[in-house]
Amino acid sequence: MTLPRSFYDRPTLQVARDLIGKVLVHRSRAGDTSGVIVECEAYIGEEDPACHASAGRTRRTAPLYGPPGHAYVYFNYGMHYLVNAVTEAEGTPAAVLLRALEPLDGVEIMRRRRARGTLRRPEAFKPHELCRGPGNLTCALGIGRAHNLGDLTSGGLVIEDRGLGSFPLGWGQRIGIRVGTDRPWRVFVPGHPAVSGPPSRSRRA
DNA sequence: CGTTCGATGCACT
DNA sequence: GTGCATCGAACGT
Repeated sequence: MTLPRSFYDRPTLQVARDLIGKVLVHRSRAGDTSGVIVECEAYIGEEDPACHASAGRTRRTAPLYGPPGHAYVYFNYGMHYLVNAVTEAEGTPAAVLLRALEPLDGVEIMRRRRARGTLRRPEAFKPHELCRGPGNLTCALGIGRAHNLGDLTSGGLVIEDRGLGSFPLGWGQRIGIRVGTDRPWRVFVPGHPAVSGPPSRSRRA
């Protein structure tokens, strides 16, 4: 079932925690792609220096101030789209950045998208690297500008509860930011091969 | 193993 | 003009 708007209309850290194990689905012309969310990060309010809303309400950050359950998609470093789920009541700027998925449906489509424009062949991608990292997962699912402000509770890009059960949770510092690094607002499935960041110590045999 | 660094577009001041 | 919520190739150890 698709997550209802009330799921997102809650404290952002709770939403981030509960998004682990849910499924991001994109139904596109090329076919359906989906994956289990195994890593995400909370960005909360104008007082969070890493949150885009710290710059106040601008054309870029307007989606953060909008109603919960919508997508905030933006373009970064000149080459990557990043997708967030907007949380909390309208007027309260906050969101959860989706950082990694375990691929479920459409793995071959993901391979083709990831390989496009590279020298690497599609079949060279291992499943767990297809959606590891926020820029990689949007590439694999074909998420772009057009999805900004889209409704995650209905339409082509949605988040579903497929009853996959509970996952072990780890919390830590957010990755790739230069300010607000003290807040432990990153949630992930410890040791999962699709999780981004430095390889876990426990990976050694 | 580890770290560094270039590519690349755009919103914002 | 500046600075990114990144990625992966290219180094050094």
